[in-house]
Amino acid sequence: METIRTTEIGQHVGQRVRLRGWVHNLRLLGGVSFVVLRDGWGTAQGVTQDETALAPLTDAGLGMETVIELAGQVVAEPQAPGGVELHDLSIEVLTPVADPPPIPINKRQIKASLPTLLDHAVMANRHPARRAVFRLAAGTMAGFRATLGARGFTEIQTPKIVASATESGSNVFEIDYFGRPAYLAQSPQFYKQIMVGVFERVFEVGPVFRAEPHDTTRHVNEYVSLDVEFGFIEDHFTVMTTARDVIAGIIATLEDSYAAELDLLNARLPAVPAAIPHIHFADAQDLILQRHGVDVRGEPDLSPQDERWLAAWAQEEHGSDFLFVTGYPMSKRPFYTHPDPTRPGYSNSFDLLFRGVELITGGQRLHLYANYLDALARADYPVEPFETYLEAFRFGMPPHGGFAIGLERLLMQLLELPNLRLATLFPRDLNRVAP
RNA sequence: GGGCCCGUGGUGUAGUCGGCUAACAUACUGGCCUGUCAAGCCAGAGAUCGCGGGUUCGAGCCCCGUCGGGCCCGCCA
Repeated sequence: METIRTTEIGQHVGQRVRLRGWVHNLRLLGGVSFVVLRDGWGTAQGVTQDETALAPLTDAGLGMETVIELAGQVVAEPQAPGGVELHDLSIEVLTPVADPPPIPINKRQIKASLPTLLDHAVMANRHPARRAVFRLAAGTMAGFRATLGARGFTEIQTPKIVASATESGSNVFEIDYFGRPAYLAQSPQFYKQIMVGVFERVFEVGPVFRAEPHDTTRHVNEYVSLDVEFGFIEDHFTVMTTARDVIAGIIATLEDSYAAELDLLNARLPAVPAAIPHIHFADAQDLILQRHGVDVRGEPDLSPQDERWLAAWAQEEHGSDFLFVTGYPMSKRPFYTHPDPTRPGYSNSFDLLFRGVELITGGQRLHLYANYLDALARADYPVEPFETYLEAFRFGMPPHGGFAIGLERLLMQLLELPNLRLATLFPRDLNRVAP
């Protein structure tokens, strides 16, 4: 007898097969009984009019989430969900479960507050709708890798334990590294730039750690960063073109291979324009004054409200869920940011807004050693902690740039979730380090 | 770090100008039920209303404190 997945059952009509999984639901109607089995991919239904077939469950007082092997004859039956079901059942209990789960996971929707859901994420993540979110996370990473791989990018893994709190200093987690201080990497930025000197084009999928005490629906303290960096660019617009293609590649991957999950979650996939509209930071501020009468000119950054306004404008003016904002002021960007050679004070950097939330930050980096020395001096940083980083520039780096996508941000916006934590398997935030 | 708000059975809620034996849904237990698919119907068990103190004849409800949590802003992906 062949052991199959629930999602394959339609291909086995007429055969006797075995499924393995969890008791997702049990409906005893008197003369007829249904057992819904959930495996790692989906659910399938077994039917019996012989109550002794369910005896291994019912006699032992077992309930939901009991792990079983369910064998039966695959029958096409219009009344069955999906049109196919198992008859002539035999059940073997692999792992008995008698206690009810802390939150029901066999209802269409989970009825639990966010804290309860996160407290029981171990169980909540078994729910088909929750699980679909994380299957889409896998699809996003797969699409990211496929798109970049096809363009000659090499995947790298850079260290997450680093020696110096380099980029901005305050927002890193310090750890005890055999008696010396070390830090959890807040970004693979320096290493991915260094690796441009090795592979020319690199990308990384990995965790980053931010010790910021922010407490919002769109921040956590550990998240997955989809990082890209590559050489021989013209300027940040070259980087933006690649960023656009990567987003389009991810969306296409989801559309092609994750239809069931998208459907289950009622996802509204965005159209990715051939060229995503872009607006300069200074023009964006003018636009906000013009459209909303709020003068944010002189502010060094856009507020969340500003970003929502700009997103609304991009939607009206260009019919786009995406908008690049370019040329952020140098003062708000890290020291390695390449300045705009034609516009002092502004940078060759960009953010990508997706449905009103920052999804990507990127830009052109400095590539000349001398410029790095100047930039560090201007930022009042000592050179010593940066010496390994600077070695790359002393010995020749091409004009280069890159960007980073927040994986959970992408999912949150894609699925229109009200909280980033709902796109995170086991979120780490200001007051949660478990489960 | 600043501001606003919320803690009631396992879970989600109602009850909050003080007067209940704390209500409803779901989950759970038992019974009925031959096509369920958020199964249905009947019955049952399950909460000293986050914790501590105070006001009062009387506190889930008012006051103070404390703990836990949520949202917005700052900051960022």
